[in-house]
Amino acid sequence: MLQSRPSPLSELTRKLETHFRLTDEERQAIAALPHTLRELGPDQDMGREGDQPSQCCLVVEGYAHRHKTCSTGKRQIFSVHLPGEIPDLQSLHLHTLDHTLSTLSRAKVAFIPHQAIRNLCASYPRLCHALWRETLVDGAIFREWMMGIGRRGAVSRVAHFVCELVERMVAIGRSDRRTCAFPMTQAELADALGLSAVHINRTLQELRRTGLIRLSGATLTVLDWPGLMQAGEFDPAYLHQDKSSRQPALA
Amino acid sequence: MLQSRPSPLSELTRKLETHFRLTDEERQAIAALPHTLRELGPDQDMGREGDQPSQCCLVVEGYAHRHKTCSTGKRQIFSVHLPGEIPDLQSLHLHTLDHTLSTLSRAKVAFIPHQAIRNLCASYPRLCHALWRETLVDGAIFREWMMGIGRRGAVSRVAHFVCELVERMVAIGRSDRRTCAFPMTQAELADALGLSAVHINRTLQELRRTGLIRLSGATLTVLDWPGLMQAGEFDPAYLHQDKSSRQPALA
DNA sequence: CGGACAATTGATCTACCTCAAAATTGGTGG
DNA sequence: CCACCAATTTTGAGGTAGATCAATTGTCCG
Repeated sequence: MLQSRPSPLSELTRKLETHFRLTDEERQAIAALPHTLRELGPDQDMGREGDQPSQCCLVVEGYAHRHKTCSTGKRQIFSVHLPGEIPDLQSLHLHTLDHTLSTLSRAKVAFIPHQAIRNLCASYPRLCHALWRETLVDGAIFREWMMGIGRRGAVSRVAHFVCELVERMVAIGRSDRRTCAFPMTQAELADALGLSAVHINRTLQELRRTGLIRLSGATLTVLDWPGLMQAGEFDPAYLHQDKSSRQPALA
Repeated sequence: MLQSRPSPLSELTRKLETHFRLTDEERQAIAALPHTLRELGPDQDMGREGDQPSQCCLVVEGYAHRHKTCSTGKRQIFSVHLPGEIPDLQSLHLHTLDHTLSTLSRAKVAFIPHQAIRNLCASYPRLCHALWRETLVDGAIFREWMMGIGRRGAVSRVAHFVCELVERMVAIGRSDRRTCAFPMTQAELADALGLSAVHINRTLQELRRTGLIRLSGATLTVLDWPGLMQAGEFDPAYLHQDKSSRQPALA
């Protein structure tokens, strides 16, 4: 789509920069991280449950997701990851993967050795804390999903998910809160929200019927942001995007 | 119950020590952390959604939980915390609380200033990583709960919860995997597992009827550990207790 | 232009919810 | 030690959101 970005790692720089301004030295240290860039097709595994990886994956372009299938064959998707995120940063300290990490769509991914990240942390405490922080936001999103799956009805759950996706896309400059790429199928959405694919389909129809969104192919259009936020009981506080970078919602 | 432990902070030492052996210096640094000890009654808030705390809470004795109530009045409990844990460690980097932290039972809690922990991290990188790691295990538990709430039936969900509780109690030396304190009411269990209190009650009866557990008052007895694990599809890998400290299950 | 995958529809079923009342428990003060 | 209160647990009887199964239609891509 776009190849205007100088280095794959600049996605990471940009991400960390949303919380505080990096020094030139820090920026250079990130740019100097050794890495291997790979292009992956849709639904390719980057790490499987039980693996003991020695590197982390930075999503550079496209989307990733983490998930697990239980013995009854049902699958739960735990998270969706956008460019600039490192979905398996936890593997730096938890040596065995307790779930699987895969692409969602086609994606460009940079593999960075654990040791390089450890060195970075040792030399640049602020970067260490910034990475730690990223994993904490991850946790906050888990909690919010738990709330949705456990306590919200289907319409609210889907609306909330859409709000979160849009908000996060806006934060990385890939949405204007009006249109945004929608990287998953209805079956995947079902696995993320703890619903059946059939019910997701009917719920999406409901959201369209009430004029909140449009969804054609892989493109989502938000027709009524305030209405969507309300339907999803969405309060972006849990995303902890508390710096400049973000433009407030029009609502 | 027992006051044999020298300092409230020794609970933290012991917790961190389950992953690697601390040096004397590290142990002393932890013991020297400034803190305020407080005794709290059941269901007391230690931090509320929207707060910007300047200290962390170490659970010394008793139990805590994190939760949030959505606009429809339904409540979701995100986690339960045992002695030695710091439920709001994330507040070190996420400055606004996105949920509420409360006691479950009566509890003894040590409040430790953020700054003291930051200093500790700066001086002792290994401790910094150990704390980071704790927050990552937290995240792993969130994922597992998500899986339960989203994809498992009621019996499996409750059984899984019980397995996790027992396993974590064993890890801190408060259960022999046969008997253990059960710190929550059925209504709280319901809020943790995304079910109604009535359904929790019937599900517990089912677990008793099938001879897996006994539950009288606040004491849980596991009658059939392998059976319980199977009912809950429980695999403790996600708890990442990968050091000596633990005795393997008899099963 | 065909083939595979994704979305949609219809019909039936069930796991779990809600409401409401009764029974039990545990803690407290007399 | 007992009686009492409040909080839990338990029971019963419907009701419903969402699951499941099985086609059918639509869409994208090679």
